[in-house]
Amino acid sequence: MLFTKLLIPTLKENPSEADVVSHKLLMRAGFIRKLTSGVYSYLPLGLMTLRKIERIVREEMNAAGAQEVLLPMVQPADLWAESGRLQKYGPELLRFKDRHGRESCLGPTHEEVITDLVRNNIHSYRGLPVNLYQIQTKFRDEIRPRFGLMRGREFIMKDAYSFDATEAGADAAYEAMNKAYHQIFSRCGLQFRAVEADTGTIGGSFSHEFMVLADTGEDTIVICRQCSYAANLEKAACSAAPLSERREEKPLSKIETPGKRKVDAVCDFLKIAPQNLLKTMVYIADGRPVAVLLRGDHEVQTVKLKNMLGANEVELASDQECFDATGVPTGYLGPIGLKIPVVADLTVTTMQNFTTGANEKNFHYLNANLGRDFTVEKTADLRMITTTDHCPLCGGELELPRGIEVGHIFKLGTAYSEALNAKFLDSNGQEQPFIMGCYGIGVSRVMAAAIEQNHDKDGIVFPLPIAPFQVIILNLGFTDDAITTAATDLYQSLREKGIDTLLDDRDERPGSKFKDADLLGIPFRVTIGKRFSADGIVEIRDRKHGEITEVPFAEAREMLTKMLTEAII
RNA sequence: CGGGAUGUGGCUCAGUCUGGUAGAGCACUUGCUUCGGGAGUAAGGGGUCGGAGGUUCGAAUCCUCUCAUCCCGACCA
Repeated sequence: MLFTKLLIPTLKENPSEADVVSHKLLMRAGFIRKLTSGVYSYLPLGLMTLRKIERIVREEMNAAGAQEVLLPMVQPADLWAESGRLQKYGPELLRFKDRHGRESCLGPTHEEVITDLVRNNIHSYRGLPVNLYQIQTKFRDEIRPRFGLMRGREFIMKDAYSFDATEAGADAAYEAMNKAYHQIFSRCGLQFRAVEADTGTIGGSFSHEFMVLADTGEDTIVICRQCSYAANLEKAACSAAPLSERREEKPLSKIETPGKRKVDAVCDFLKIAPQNLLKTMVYIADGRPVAVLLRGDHEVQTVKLKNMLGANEVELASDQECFDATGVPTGYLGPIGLKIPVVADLTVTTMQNFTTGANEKNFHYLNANLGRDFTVEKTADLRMITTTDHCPLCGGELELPRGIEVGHIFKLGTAYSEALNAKFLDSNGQEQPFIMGCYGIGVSRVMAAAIEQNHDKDGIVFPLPIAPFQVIILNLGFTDDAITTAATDLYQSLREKGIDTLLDDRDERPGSKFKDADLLGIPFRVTIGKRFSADGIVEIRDRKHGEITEVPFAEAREMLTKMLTEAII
């Protein structure tokens, strides 16, 4: 394509609204423009990269035996009521009424629609297994969209759904997707890890997230330095170091701790380590208060708590809610004599003679002990893992790098098929619910994640497979017909070879062309200018390494073809 | 939803505290010079300062309300 024929509105300065590097560069390089919060237009270059990612996704999905469909974005609320998610999904589901007053919503995901489609059209095990996917715009009314394409409200997603007759078949479908995802993200040129994940609102029994490693990622993941263990924070299992020896339980005593509310303040005041303090956090779980006990230096992992309680919504109580529930000001709460349900993190069972709030303003207890002084309803792993923890598989050291979630695969089981009464007849003529799996890729997010991972001070450094163009030719001799002719000839011959080439034919000074070429991140840049006039030489520069290869004009095409082939392998 | 910040030509910002009728740089148009890492020069076009109301002789500037955007938190297939 010709630069002058494309809408590529590059910016010299970072837009004030952008904070993360992918957002800044996508705006500056003219890939996207914002319409409103969390909603973006894709300009020609942005769309080209998107299409390249989609193409890789399609090829791998098709190779894995999935079939492409396209499902509606506007969905009847009734269908969501059937699965129970009309209530459960919350305000993220954008709801509206049509002119007849029918309740509708914009699809944030498509389990309901696909299950409805399959239940109406597949009635026998003979029609199984089947895996259907689509690439489509999704809408989720996020509480807080941010970081450009990283967390938009409207975004492009590939979602696939598998339907199987047997558990073994469902496992195979999951494994096929797991493989396809590894292929897809590798082909996109990304550094990523698949991590064990919590199943969240979608429900189901087993899941992995595909995380692109980048410091600016919104999520923290847990990776073992020794073995292959990888999980996200919600899932990462914390073990409680067993008691080395049981010490003698000392008598409980109460001590005045005037104005000492925070863990640090109490510890300083009493000259104890936070490991010897038990802290009590009050949460509101589906409207009811619950006290959560933790060691002083630990933090609650809300998702673990939610799962333990089997609650839909769990939120830290405000100071007021806390006082209303317990009659004690926050800072002096403790389990002894507390009137609300109490649950504890596993580590608490290994603590002895610890300090804790006395449920009385300005007082704490010393030498409290679980069992003797109070009991709890349940104990479970409820805390956030840290780098001082050890790998639950091999005991090795852990790392907690940041990541961007670009894909997620779930084994759903029969949660949706049962809710929506989607059944088939098995070979014995028995009715069975479909066993399902669902598999998502944030296509537009992949573009942002790729940039987070591949950029430098001059701009984007695209991995070749997803760059909008493979080669950019700079015509630096705008007034020189020989140069212009050479640039145009090379451009034509590369295009004939099927190489995606952009010819910078603008009447701009060289400096601007160099800057823009760097900003756009096109992997190979061919400069035709002075050196061509003097010696018939053109320069090929590798965007990533900055290496310059000088070749005679006549050999440029062959050299580029060779470099592109090598770069792909 | 809680906390913080910002809205002034297309973009980045100054001017607001201390009211006096709108500026700079970039971008854009035209001419001349220039042409290998975001040129120089001259002449131009474009904004009633997010919106509404109020105070005042006079409001970008002060007051009230409102809308939008961004950041932190909670949240998140």
